[in-house]
Amino acid sequence: MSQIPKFRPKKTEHFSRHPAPGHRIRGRIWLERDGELYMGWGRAMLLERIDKYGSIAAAARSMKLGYRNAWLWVESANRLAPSPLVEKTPGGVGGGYARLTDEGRKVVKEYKELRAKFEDFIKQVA
Amino acid sequence: MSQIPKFRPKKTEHFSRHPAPGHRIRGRIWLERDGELYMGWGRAMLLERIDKYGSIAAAARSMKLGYRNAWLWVESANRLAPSPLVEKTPGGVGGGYARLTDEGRKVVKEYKELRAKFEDFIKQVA
DNA sequence: AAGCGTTATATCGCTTGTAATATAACAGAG
DNA sequence: CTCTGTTATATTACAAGCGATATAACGCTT
Repeated sequence: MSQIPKFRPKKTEHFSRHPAPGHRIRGRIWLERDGELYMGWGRAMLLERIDKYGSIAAAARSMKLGYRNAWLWVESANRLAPSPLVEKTPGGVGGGYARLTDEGRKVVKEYKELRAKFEDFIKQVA
Repeated sequence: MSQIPKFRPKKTEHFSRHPAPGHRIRGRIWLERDGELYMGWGRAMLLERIDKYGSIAAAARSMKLGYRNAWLWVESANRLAPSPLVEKTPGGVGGGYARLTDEGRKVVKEYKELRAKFEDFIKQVA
């Protein structure tokens, strides 16, 4: 029936101590405040892009996220944070803008470092 | 008004630790096969209880899980596994029974070990 | 054959999250 | 005062997941 050869993960030549487990370890990690989601992968991405593009709308478009959700995420993160992560200004030149604050940059950096450690952990236990 | 206790959305289990700055690190970890959930916290619990009680129905009741979901989880895990994790038998004495196989025990053990390592990781990084 | 409590299966409805849509508010520039 | 594109907000609709419910199939015991 099938002419397409099935994909076969390359095995280490000399020692494959265990028979292939056949499953993959996956996980998520995030920060909470007051029991609510504070910073995760999506929010970190969004904040980075707000920093890059200077607006919530442009950032949302660039990652194919609806503006509504983007705005809600920013609201939520700002509300939970000790000081706002994003400063928003409606109206004016270009219709308005949004800026990532120093606190915002700090939290994003912290999350990305945590995430990197987590990825290392996954690789290590795999 | 109603004496019926208000419905409480099931809290996704996870664990956390207190870092310095007022936020918690939280995370989840699970196993996938063919891109589908294979073994996570809920399924591991369920399989342990199937082992303990000898039936899917009793196991589900003991953890306040609907029988429907319990049965679906077992089906899914069995389908993904190289060999069944749970053997089910309808009818007969007591209406029927279910048994955790050696493969099932092995996967549950593996997941719980992974989970323990993950908990250590969270503690260490917090 | 009847009874039992399980496994097995279908269906309905609620809740939740989110996508989609629409509209108002805004303030600076021309 | 209008134009612009953003921020801000409400509303509707749809899809996934799960609870609740109902019923059939099963096979051993009596």
